[in-house]
Amino acid sequence: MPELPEVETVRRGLSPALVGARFARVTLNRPDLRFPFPKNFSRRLEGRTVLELGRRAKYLTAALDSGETLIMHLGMSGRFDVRLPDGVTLSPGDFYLEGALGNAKHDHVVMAMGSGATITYNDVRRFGFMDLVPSATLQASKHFAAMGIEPLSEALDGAAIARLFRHRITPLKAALLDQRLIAGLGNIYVCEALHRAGLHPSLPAGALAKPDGTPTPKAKRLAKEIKAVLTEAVAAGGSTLRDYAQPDGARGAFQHGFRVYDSVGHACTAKGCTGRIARMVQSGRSTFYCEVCQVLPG
DNA sequence: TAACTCCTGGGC
DNA sequence: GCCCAGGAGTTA
Repeated sequence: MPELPEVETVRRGLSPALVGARFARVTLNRPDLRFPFPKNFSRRLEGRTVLELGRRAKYLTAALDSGETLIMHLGMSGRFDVRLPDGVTLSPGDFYLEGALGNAKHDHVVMAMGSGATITYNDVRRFGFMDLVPSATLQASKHFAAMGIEPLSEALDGAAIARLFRHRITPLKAALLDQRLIAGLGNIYVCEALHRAGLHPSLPAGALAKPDGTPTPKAKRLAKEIKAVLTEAVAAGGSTLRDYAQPDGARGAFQHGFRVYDSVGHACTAKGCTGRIARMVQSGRSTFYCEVCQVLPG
């Protein structure tokens, strides 16, 4: 699950090969990923030039000169490889290498660009998907219409958290994972942000709003820590998990910045805290937190 | 809110 | 063989 920082890293890595380039030949090695490819997918791409490569939450958007936008979601294990004409292979934002890196079995889409570069989409678990929608109505498309605010934008602050979470009794962690409220966070960065903010993952989300709807100090703190952890992770090129030591310099480094994720038993790094990192399960997913400095009030 | 679903593979 | 995995939709 590439989260926002990983997708942003992929966007930056893919841009040089994609923006301004023309799709010469698009080959699909199977009829679907998570969903079937759009009708006439290859034909609608071939001959088209990419005007710009953007990102919304965990989605990549490639605006084409045909008036359509190619939407790409990496799911849990999607990745791109770029092979340049001189034979050099790059892995823009290589965040999830598994054992299958370079295993052509999972090369599902091969895009030969007019420049001579080849962009390959590889996705072991096939939870990713691609779609083509009219650029003019991109924001109204089914993927984006109900999507929440962008966490690195000015839209996210304590007041926004109070407004979005008010009256909600759902656990804070679940609220932060709800892409209809804030879009782009996933399991790792939610755990990290909650730890940094000193908030228990099970705290009812509505506790961050005062009765009059204004933000509590903790709401402001949480907004600040979400931005901080995402900004640091983007700067580090995202996180690379299950790294099988490939000869490739394009991997992220923020996994070294984790304070709680996948760190059960480690000493808490919060200032003055003597706790250890624990794991609990919330709606079927692992939550990592410090039992000492992330306490439930009362 | 929780369980279950899609899918493959690593680790124990 | 079982549990786990950075996502997210659907269903009870």
